[in-house]
Amino acid sequence: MAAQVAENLRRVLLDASLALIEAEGLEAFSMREVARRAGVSHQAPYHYFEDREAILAAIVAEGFQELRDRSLGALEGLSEPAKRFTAIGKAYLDFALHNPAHFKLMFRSELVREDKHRDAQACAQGAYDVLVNVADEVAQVSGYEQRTVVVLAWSAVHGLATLMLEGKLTKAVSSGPERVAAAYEAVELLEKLWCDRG
Amino acid sequence: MAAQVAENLRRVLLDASLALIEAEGLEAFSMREVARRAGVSHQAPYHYFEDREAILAAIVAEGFQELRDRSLGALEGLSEPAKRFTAIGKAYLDFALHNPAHFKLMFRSELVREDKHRDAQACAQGAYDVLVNVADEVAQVSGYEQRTVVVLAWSAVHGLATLMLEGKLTKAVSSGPERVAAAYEAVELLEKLWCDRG
DNA sequence: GGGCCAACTTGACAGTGTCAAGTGAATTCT
DNA sequence: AGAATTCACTTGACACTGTCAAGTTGGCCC
Repeated sequence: MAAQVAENLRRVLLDASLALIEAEGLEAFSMREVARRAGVSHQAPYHYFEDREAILAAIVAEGFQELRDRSLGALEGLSEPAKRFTAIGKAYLDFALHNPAHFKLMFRSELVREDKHRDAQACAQGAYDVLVNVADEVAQVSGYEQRTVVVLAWSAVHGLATLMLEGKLTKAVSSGPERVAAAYEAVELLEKLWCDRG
Repeated sequence: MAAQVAENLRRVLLDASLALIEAEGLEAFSMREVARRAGVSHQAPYHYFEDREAILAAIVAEGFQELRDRSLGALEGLSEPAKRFTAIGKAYLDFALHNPAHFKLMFRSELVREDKHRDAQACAQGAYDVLVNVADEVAQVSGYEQRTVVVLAWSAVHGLATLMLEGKLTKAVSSGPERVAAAYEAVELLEKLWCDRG
């Protein structure tokens, strides 16, 4: 019972943190504000997380887990490498565009140093593995090196996501709700580029 | 004379800021630390910059200016669209890899809101224009839409830069000093992908 | 019933950004 | 020449932050 309550506050803190950064931005995140929102004293979070970085690391870990799950979900039932390639690309962009603050946090390595937070590192690796597998399939059919596909496909999709989230593409890509469609279009072009060579 | 001294402190503050974030990371930046390093009181910087965001905006503006200058410099003497394409790609990666903190700051739109800092916005636009021009040339020879080249080429190079800076590609791309060569290699592959279609 | 431990709370400290109010020298006005 | 103003700062305060240290309270075991 006590353990359940314990787990409860941990969960409440994580949920409050995510809600906070997604609503007010990452800069608005503070230990004390999270505690306030959870209705506990300013030191209560330290019972579950060693410090500020640790709670952020936990959020990052959950983010990569969810990204992995969604990627795997998007792959379900698809067997053709090209289709699978676009599927994870779209899943990646979907996640980024619908959880901007969470996504950004996952790539702020000064805030969460992965060598100090192995769980976050492991979750990131889990999501990475999905990409590597699909890139391998693509490499088979396209003749590109697997490493090349991983690096450049990830770079393109990640770059597109970040630039859109930072508002740097408002001139070239439609903003508003239809930006997801625009992003999808870009991924489909990447599929052509990488999957049917020659 | 007084005006010159005035300009001096402004310059000193900007230089101290840049040195600080490049040496200790963006998180280490604080108004008071900058003042300390410049040898002035903690409020002196407010004489030249309205607030924290304003000094960061000035740094961002200088960053985009330098990026534009380096891009134009890299283009000098090159006339073939494909060569020009790789040249600005390499210039972009060069800048990012050699000025990581500066580069990251330039794409942290929560820290520097461009609608509040038109000078930063204008400098960003200046760098963007260089890309747009080269993308236009590439579009002519490749048959892709100009908008497509802008978006996907920028995304790929920007994504590669950010992922490398965040240490997310250590498994797939060599780290250490030779990572610049690895990044160059990637850009050359992008040239093939975008410039000689079919 | 005493000790123990988990799950907190209360209090303090140095650091931060920034508002408000000086200060002293140079410049301008009369 | 002397007064007023302005410039380029300084000093002091405030609320906020992360985190160390020291309580407090309830339930459990022996």
